[in-house]
Amino acid sequence: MTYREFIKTAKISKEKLYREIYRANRDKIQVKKEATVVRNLGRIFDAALKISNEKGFQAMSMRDFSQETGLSLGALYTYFASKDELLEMILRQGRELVMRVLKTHLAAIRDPAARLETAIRLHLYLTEALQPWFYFSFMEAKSMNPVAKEKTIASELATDQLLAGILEEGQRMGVFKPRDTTLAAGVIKALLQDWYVKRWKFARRGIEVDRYADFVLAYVMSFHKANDGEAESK
Amino acid sequence: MTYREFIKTAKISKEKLYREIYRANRDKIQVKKEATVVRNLGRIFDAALKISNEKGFQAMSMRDFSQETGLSLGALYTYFASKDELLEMILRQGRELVMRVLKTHLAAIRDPAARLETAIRLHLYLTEALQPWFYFSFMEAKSMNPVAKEKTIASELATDQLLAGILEEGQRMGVFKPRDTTLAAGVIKALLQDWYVKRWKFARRGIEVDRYADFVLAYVMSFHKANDGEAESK
DNA sequence: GTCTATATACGGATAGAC
DNA sequence: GTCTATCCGTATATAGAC
Repeated sequence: MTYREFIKTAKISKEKLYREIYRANRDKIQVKKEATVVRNLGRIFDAALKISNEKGFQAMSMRDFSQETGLSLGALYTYFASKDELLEMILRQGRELVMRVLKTHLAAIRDPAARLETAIRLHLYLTEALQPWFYFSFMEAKSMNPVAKEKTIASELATDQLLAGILEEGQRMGVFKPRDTTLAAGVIKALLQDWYVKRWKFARRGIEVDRYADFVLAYVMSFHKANDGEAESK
Repeated sequence: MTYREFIKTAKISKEKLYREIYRANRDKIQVKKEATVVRNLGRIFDAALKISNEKGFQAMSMRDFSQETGLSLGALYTYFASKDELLEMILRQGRELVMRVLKTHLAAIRDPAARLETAIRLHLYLTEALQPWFYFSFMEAKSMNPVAKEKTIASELATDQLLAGILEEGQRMGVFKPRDTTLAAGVIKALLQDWYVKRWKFARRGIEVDRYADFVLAYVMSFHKANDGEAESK
């Protein structure tokens, strides 16, 4: 799988996404014309992620936000009841999309090495496609209310456990060497996170997501794969 | 080297540190009795890092801050002219300490494998000792003014280059396998950062810094070391 | 649906008493 | 040196016109 192929198959259509959000939040959104909601939700999410990723969600004033979206303060408050509710809408939207894509793509694969490769590529491609959201979720975790924070932490630990599970299975089957799976899963997670947290660094150096994915895979496999081919860890 | 040994030799004494800060900022600090300044700077730095690491520097109100330090608003403003100046004092203090320790310890070592090991251990031990500062510097980068941000980015890139330099030297000497040094340095950096960014995760799992250091070293060496001992990558 | 105008609270920072 | 009281700007959120 390459990034291009991923994008084609995953079909992360923004419009479909906003339509779903609208339907899930009919009660909270006062505006009733679906076409209007979909258009404005797009502006709202884009602006919130843009400004927040520059200076932080809570440093983003509603006046900044109003200007960036092109909507007045009054109009904005017909889409959410408070800044905190906006935060939760953004977080939930991303979380659910990520869960869905990960589950769909991993379900069919049984071979541990292939599962590990798919999990790593998938995560990198997903964060590439949704970089602003992942960065946002990562950076804003500490200013979240307890419930939102809990969910973000749970999602972090779930990724670790998914990876650790694949490693354990591989060790049982003898395709991976015996290694501490908890620490090893943490290492992989750190490398995956680096891709969206340090995007500016990779961009500056002209490194594309496929090249990074190949490198991380070689690195990880050289540590785990039972010796049937040093040649592969290029 | 272990963490205990590092702590003994590095002698990062808080009191000495605050005394230095006072001397470097005589012009900005209105209070003149050195003993008073040293005591209060201690409270100020501890409180600022504590609150900021819980909810962010700019979410920390001066009233929160006053309560945590036990000093009144008026008193606080005799130690710095503005919240932004406080931010810069904190950043500078840490930066200079880190630079000094890194240079001192690495200067004498020539062998690339030993240099790599020392750089990795040193960085981990340093971030362990100064975890609140590193976390602060990492998380607040985006809300810094342009000058402070520039310095933080430069320091990030300097670490990458230090590591890349060691890897290149090792490859020239034939002790490391040929690998992309820029990407590999980035990987190591990501693993070092994970230690202080995700402290809560490691603490929850009862993983100590020495164990993490051993693991990272094994991981990194298994990728780089020319084949004279698969046995070492335990 | 969207706007402008405004209520109300809280932010950083300073003046001046002790 | 440190305090309390206060200035003044800006924050979120809402009311009510169009």
